[in-house]
Amino acid sequence: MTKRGATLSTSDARRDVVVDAAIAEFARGGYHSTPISAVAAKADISPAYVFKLFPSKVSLFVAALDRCYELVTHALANGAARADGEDPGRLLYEMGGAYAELIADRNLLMLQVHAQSAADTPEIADAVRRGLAKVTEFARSRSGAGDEQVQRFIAYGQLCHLIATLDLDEHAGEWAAVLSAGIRHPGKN
Amino acid sequence: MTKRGATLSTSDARRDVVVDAAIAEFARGGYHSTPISAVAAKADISPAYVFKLFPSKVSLFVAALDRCYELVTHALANGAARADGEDPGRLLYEMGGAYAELIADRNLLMLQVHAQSAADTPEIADAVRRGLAKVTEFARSRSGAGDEQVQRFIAYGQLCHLIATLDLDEHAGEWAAVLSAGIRHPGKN
DNA sequence: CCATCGAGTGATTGACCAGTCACTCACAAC
DNA sequence: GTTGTGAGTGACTGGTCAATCACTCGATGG
Repeated sequence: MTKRGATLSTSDARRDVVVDAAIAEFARGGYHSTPISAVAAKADISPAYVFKLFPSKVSLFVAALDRCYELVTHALANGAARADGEDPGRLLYEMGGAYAELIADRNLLMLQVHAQSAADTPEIADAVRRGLAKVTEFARSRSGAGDEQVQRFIAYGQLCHLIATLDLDEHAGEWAAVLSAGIRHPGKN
Repeated sequence: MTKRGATLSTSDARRDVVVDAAIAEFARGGYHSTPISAVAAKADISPAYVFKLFPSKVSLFVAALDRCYELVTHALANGAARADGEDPGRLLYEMGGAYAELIADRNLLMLQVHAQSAADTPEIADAVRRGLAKVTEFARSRSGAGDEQVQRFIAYGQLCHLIATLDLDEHAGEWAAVLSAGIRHPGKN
């Protein structure tokens, strides 16, 4: 579809579509093993045009990451709204729940995992730090929790990533139950 | 060195050298962006011979991972020995310290991060699960700690990986201090 | 009706890389 | 000394991929 000269569109609208496609594709294969052509196919666009919308592969990846952290922050805000005015622990708990719901489809989660692994590319490391700063600072200021509670919040988020990456709630035995206990895990898909 | 027909060696000894080189190189670039030729160069060997020692790239990566988790388990055992007979919390604390020392050179840490990101390759996912099971079960049985304590132990290990990957103890500001607080971070290098 | 401009593509280039194969060379044992 | 074996390599192949460039097509405005 969208063969020879179909649906004209503005390049800004296209850029959004491409970013969505990039999130999905990069989440599947990671930065290095996802070709631009895969993203282009998902966005129903030629590979060449992706390079007209974004100057390079890495800048597209960064755009996807930025969007990812933006969505995460929004989710945290929504979660916090569910326990507005209550104590910090309760607020963080709701934020965690909202995060778990958001990453239920695993795309945003896997993108973060892959980004961490690709952090030897400076632009990517910067983007991850920027996003993590945003999330951490929001969690702290919005919940009013102390440093230790916030640290714990992020640490269990990382554990959650590990569990999901390895499908620990399916494949596994005793030890996996220990790690997954009480974590609101994203149901498959 | 080891140019034309020098130091003959047994293939088993060579395999060990190659695994060490693989740990270092895969830790730098990750699975997908590290060519076999880089590992071969580090081991002073031709790329072709690497494929005689290991049937494929992925099997070499798995061998490196297996060795990594073996070293981690050993470190935990040594740490536990330093607080032999004391309470579980204390034992876990010492094990954490020993782990922090082990990964001070970052190679073993980054290898785990990259492995998690490459877990869509089944052989790699299996190896990571195997290693994590070993570590988790050892930590639990050796320390005698409860499930929650063990879970927390692993979660903070993951946080430690994140901090080290992003160099959070250097680049950063307020929020980074929150995340790094109290973590025995690997000094650069 | 013509000119312009932006959306979008096909074809290509240059580099890199996993894996293969036929080969050489050192050493041992007879 | 010659023959067999295992260590180790050079050269190649088939494939992939980021990035570039010259191009086409459709809409819009005068």
